[in-house]
Amino acid sequence: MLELYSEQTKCLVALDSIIFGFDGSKLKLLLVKRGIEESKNVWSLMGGWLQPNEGLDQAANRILENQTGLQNVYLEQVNTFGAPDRDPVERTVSVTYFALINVADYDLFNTKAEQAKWFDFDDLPELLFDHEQMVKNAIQRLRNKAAFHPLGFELLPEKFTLPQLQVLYEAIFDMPFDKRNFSRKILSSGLLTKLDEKQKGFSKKGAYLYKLNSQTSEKAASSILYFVPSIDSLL
Amino acid sequence: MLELYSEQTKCLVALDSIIFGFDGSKLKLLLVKRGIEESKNVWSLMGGWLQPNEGLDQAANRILENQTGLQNVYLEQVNTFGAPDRDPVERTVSVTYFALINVADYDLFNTKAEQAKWFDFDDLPELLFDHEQMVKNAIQRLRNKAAFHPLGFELLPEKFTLPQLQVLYEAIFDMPFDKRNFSRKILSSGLLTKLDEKQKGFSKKGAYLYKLNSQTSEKAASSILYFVPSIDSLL
DNA sequence: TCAAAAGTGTTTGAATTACACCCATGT
DNA sequence: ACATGGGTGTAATTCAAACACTTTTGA
Repeated sequence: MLELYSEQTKCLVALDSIIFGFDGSKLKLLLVKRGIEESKNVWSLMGGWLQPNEGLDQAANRILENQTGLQNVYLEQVNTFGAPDRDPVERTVSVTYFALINVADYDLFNTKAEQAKWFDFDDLPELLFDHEQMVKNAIQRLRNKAAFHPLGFELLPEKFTLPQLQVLYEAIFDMPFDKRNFSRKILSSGLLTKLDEKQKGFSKKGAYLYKLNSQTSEKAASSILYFVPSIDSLL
Repeated sequence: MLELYSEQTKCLVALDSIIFGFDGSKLKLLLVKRGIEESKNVWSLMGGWLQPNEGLDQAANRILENQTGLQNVYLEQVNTFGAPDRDPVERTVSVTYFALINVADYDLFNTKAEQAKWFDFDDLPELLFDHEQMVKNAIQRLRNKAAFHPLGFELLPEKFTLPQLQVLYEAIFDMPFDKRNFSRKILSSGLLTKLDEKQKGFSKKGAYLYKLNSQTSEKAASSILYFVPSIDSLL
């Protein structure tokens, strides 16, 4: 009955990250072309292998930092794929993470990834292996999380305007919101501080800038927002 | 940059299931003692190793069926643990699943597990490795899922009464509900059919039996309930 | 007849939605 | 002066929460 450790087969363990970004108007996904895929017209998620002395979260962070140079990125485990033939080269179990980064923070020319590109989330190319399913699971998780936690701020600069935030939420949930109701709901959470400063250059009037109340973004992600656009969007 | 497959270290991949049950009044958790732990006063989740030609869901199902004899159990992947030293014997990555079974369906004397026991969910013994954290994640997932999907029915017999269902939901969310509001909300979902039959033996008056509308339990789990007891309980 | 659980409606407050006009400013 | 986007309030509705009495029947 007891299956001994020594007799068990072992697998490669990969980590793949679904990296969401926001460019001010649309939700984006960062994809790369790696060694094998370079020639083909197939893109893949940013990923790498689990190393002997690191945990999963740690590995996902390392891979992201190695390939983008970014530290302290919001990363959350989504789920794990392990169909026997998902990777034709060798049996691989892949743990996925979703990441949120501010597109402006990440200079693509700095990347150490072979080839990296931001794609519009609603216009993605063909993806490697089961990466499309990984993306589907991740967007669903992002929506669920964003409905109850102030996650979206990870995708914006430190100071942002309410219209920017609204556009972001509209991109995440792929639905329009009423700006009066939106601002009331967001402001009533008490999470934001209005600054004495207006955004310049975009609109003539200029919109007030806000910042997250003095809490690290990590804490923010575990505090409560409760912005539920509609139950259906959470599936 | 490209890390070749052949150079990568491999890990054992385990599957561990957090098996919830319901005995009519309390939420239960099924735990086992396996080889190594038998002597010690430590219990563990039901688990096993991933085999070469099976996927993760498939493996979790196989292990559950092997050890309990139950088929078609509701199983859902929760998340994956991989701290380097989580298993002192050998590096192991463990994918967790939560399972819902009707306690009455599972005869403990039939078990092929070395030693298996239902524990009250709110009075668990010391658990192996990181299994306590696995359980915490699973109960949170169960609550989230049960708030939006008619999951709880998996834990009840085919025919059940509203009071039974309410006790179950109270056990899952660990909070009391008002029976008038509860029955209105549940019935307004349209998921239940009232039968012309009353439960006998428990109460003097007898409560009407209900069943899930003709849909397999799998389909039921993906339909929508929207029973949100309170946002806080979803964290 | 009494005890124990089942069943059932109404009222109140809170939250969500829908909706339209004026403001500030750069050109 | 005008066009563009920013900002704000109210009324109507829906939903959730609180709350108590009557019914049935086995003992």
